[in-house]
Amino acid sequence: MADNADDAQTDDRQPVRLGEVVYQQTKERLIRGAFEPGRKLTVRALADALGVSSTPARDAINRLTFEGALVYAGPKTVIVPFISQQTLEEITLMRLALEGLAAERSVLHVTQDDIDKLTKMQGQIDVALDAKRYADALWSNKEFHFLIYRLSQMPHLITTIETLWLRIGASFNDLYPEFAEAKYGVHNHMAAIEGLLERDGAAVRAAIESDIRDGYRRMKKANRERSAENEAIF
Amino acid sequence: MADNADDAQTDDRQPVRLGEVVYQQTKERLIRGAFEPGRKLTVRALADALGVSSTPARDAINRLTFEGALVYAGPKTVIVPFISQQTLEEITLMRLALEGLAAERSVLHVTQDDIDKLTKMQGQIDVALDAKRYADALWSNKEFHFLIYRLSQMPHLITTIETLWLRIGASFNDLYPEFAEAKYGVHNHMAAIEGLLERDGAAVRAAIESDIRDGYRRMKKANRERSAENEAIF
DNA sequence: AATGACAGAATGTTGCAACAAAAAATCATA
DNA sequence: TATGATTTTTTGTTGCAACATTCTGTCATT
Repeated sequence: MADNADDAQTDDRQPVRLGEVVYQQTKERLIRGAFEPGRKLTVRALADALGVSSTPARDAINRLTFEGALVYAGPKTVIVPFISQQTLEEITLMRLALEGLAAERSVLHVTQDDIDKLTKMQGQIDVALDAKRYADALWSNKEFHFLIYRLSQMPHLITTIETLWLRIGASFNDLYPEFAEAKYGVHNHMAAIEGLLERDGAAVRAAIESDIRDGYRRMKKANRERSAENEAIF
Repeated sequence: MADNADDAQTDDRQPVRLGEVVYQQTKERLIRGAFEPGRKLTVRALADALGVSSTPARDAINRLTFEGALVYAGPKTVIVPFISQQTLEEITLMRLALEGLAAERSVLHVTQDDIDKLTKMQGQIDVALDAKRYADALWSNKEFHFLIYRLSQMPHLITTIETLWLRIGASFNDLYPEFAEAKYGVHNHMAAIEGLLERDGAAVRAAIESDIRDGYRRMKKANRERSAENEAIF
């Protein structure tokens, strides 16, 4: 992704490229869990659905495949990936390294205004959880994390983290009722905010790492149960 | 990138896609420093150069742009990026986190055969350095690093690291005479091999981190001198 | 010499048809 | 019913032309 906004050489003006629109929309639906794992995507279907020709649709699918958000199940078949236990563990280790780095660096540029925004965002998470609007809670949870990561002012890091979320996003959302219950993550988020208040990078990193580990345990558990179901069927 | 080779759901058979060929060839030339920073790449020129139509050439340029190996300098202009001091620092921090992780995990699957290969590879680096074949030395250096990283058996991690190398690769090679001198990295590499022998993940990580930091210092220095030259001219 | 306007050339994107290959559906056979 | 072969449909890729936009070189003006 062209994310060198810090370099004078880059120029992010975009006239509106159709392929970009298709990509963004499909990516959004993927993150929100609109496509279940195993779902097959074809360029003509995507093109018809969004009223464009095959070229932009093909561009979008190709890009999502490069990024690992979609996966080849055959020479002419791309599907939303199932996340294996091994892949989940790998992505989690990468998240710990990268999101930990972003968290630690976030204290270098944080302002009171940012902390207010985070506090407000956490309030939205709480409200969504109480109302059992789990999809909203998950979305706000993502916003909360990336609000912190963006404070690091490291654009390459942030886009890399985004692709990691994208790779597990579909499976994550596919199982979200299991995650959002029991005020998942609230304690870690409060600890992160406190760390930011005190400009304590190590504390923010620890809070984010703890949050990632908690999520990993829940997802691992849900994934196992899901696998067990499938084994029972087949 | 489709790198879930561990998952049964994926299928990496490729009939031979022209766009993939153009991508691989251009990527290789980029890493080897065939295109200096600032060099402009166009769809038609690339298509003509490789004797294909515009579609595969466009696919390749788009993909390299998504990955950050090329960069938009205007709505219709993609160039090989100049690496700013800020970007170099950011990529280095990411490399420390990710390559450190791969290095630490490499001890989990390393065999004596792997260590023999690494020792041999280091011999090739030494020979190339003595003969002042700096481009070869740099290439073998890359092979050495990724031999270790692949031992981690974490495909997502490896492709992400490759993307980072690709982002700074062109600038790195543009300056390589400054790097290869003085047996750069030899000591760190020997330390890494020793760590692998003893299955000491922390030691391998430390050696790799040290290697990355050394390279960072040299590149930072060269980059500054290069910038000073440019300032003197303009 | 520096700057701005302008015209011609070049560029990326999009849509689309053709093609070979793969996937899905159908049918035959056991 | 299950299995394998065969036909039919669907699919991704490629090449290419058209179009609007952007870039580049030139020239006039100061």
